[in-house]
Amino acid sequence: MSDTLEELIAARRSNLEALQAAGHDPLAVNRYPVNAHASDILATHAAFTAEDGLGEPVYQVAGRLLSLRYQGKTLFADLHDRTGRLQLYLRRDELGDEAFAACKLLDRGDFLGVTGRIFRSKLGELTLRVSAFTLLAKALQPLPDKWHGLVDVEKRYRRRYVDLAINAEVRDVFILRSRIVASMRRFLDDAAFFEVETPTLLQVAGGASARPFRTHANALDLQLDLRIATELNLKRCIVGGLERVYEIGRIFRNEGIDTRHNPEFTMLELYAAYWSVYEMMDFNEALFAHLAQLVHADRQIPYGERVISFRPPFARIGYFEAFERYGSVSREELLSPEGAAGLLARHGIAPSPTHAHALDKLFGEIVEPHLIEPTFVMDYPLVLSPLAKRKPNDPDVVERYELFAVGMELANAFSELNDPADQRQRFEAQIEERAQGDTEVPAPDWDFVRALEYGMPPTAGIGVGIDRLVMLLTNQASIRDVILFPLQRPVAE
RNA sequence: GCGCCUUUAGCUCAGUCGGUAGAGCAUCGGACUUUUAAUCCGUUGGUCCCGGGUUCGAGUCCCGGAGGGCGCACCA
Repeated sequence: MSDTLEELIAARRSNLEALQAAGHDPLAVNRYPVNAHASDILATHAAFTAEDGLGEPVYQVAGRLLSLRYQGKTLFADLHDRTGRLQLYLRRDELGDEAFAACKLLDRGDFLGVTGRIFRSKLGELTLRVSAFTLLAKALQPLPDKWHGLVDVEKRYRRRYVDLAINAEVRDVFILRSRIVASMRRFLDDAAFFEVETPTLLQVAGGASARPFRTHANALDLQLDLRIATELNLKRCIVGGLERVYEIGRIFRNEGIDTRHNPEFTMLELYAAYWSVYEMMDFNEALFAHLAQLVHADRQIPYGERVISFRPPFARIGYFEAFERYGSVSREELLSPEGAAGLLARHGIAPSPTHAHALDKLFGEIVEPHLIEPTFVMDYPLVLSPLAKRKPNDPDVVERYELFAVGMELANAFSELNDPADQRQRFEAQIEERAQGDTEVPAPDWDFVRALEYGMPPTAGIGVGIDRLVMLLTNQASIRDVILFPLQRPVAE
């Protein structure tokens, strides 16, 4: 911390003390009777002209001062609340000498409550003519450059409060995220789904392959994992007869961090009894179209250099059909481990340890780059889908799809395996894999097998990475730009 | 984990060939009763990310380390 910053803070602190001495002590203020917000005021008076003089009613607005333009015996300022910006105009002859002297002790960043009426300034801007003001909080720390704002990405993440306070686009992204998730909940509730909450702390983190975070419960002297999926508990709810359930919850995976991965992220998981994956696909399409409409009425979503159309119907293509179309690769080649390995070599990709891994690599290389518009890729190979049901007439293929857009996987859904014997065998196979040293394979959850033995109806399930969906809908390149407080390494102060 | 880039005033950024630190904004003082990146005059402000090395001399060159960004690998 440099001397100069301390000087800046000291100057603001001395302004605060002078304001307190003049009867403007923000610490003595417990409430402010806000009766309007900036954008609403501007909208209400859009047709207001200079000839209209001073408008009605008397407004009381509160927010943060982000610009102060003193001009002798007057002051223009910008007050920002959660809806936007409102210009203020303060005059000495109106406020009186004492109050006007006090407002000269205001600093950029201070929170202010103001009383006043609207007028149109000489330059045509709707402006609040302030008759009284109340200091609600003092900003002791100086705010970043008013023109360039806070640009340093590291500081934006570490001090997100500053980022939010002065970068309107950033605040808009998080407001939009909130509206998207709220709209998603309404959509699901309207479709007769129950929102449920399942444990975050588990003895066995299952339902996916990922390294969990470990923690400990003192009261039970018990080692616990943070969940890596909500899948198994949600299916227990289906066994219990809730029929349609979802959870929008935080998931924790102790893995890498990059522009598309954060150690904690939010996932929607949703299960519907009596649906197959094909009903789920229609529902998925309707949900995403609905959310896109919230962002852009025409469902045309700009992302980077492109514009993505979320108008239904979305493109649908078979898994093998996609390989055939984009790489002239045959189903037979893909389904044989040797054929897949040969394809890897032809594309200059390092050999894969397993057939499934090879197929994943090949898909990323050959097909994914072509999936720009929202596209359902259907009918996955069984080897890629250990928890999905087979197609009745095609034992190598399962009832599963993934939804892609701009090369990102947005959703993964399948008809759920509900055969307890099959589930038990797959857990036993996982025990083998663990014994061979694959630490990402979860320990078996035998109670889940018991739950299936009580009977689970045919059910479709889907997982949607909320952060990535929000990235796409809000046109953000990094997952950290849709997570308020992304994990950062500590830095010495 | 690997590679590339990056770190200079509160903020945004310059800094040439290695010669001892600069601008704009902000701060502080002054002028200004319709400004809006207000303007004008003046003023203050530095652990050049950290630690070594080379050199008469390092923000600059070399080595090591830290934070951050991007890409690859892994994953959703």
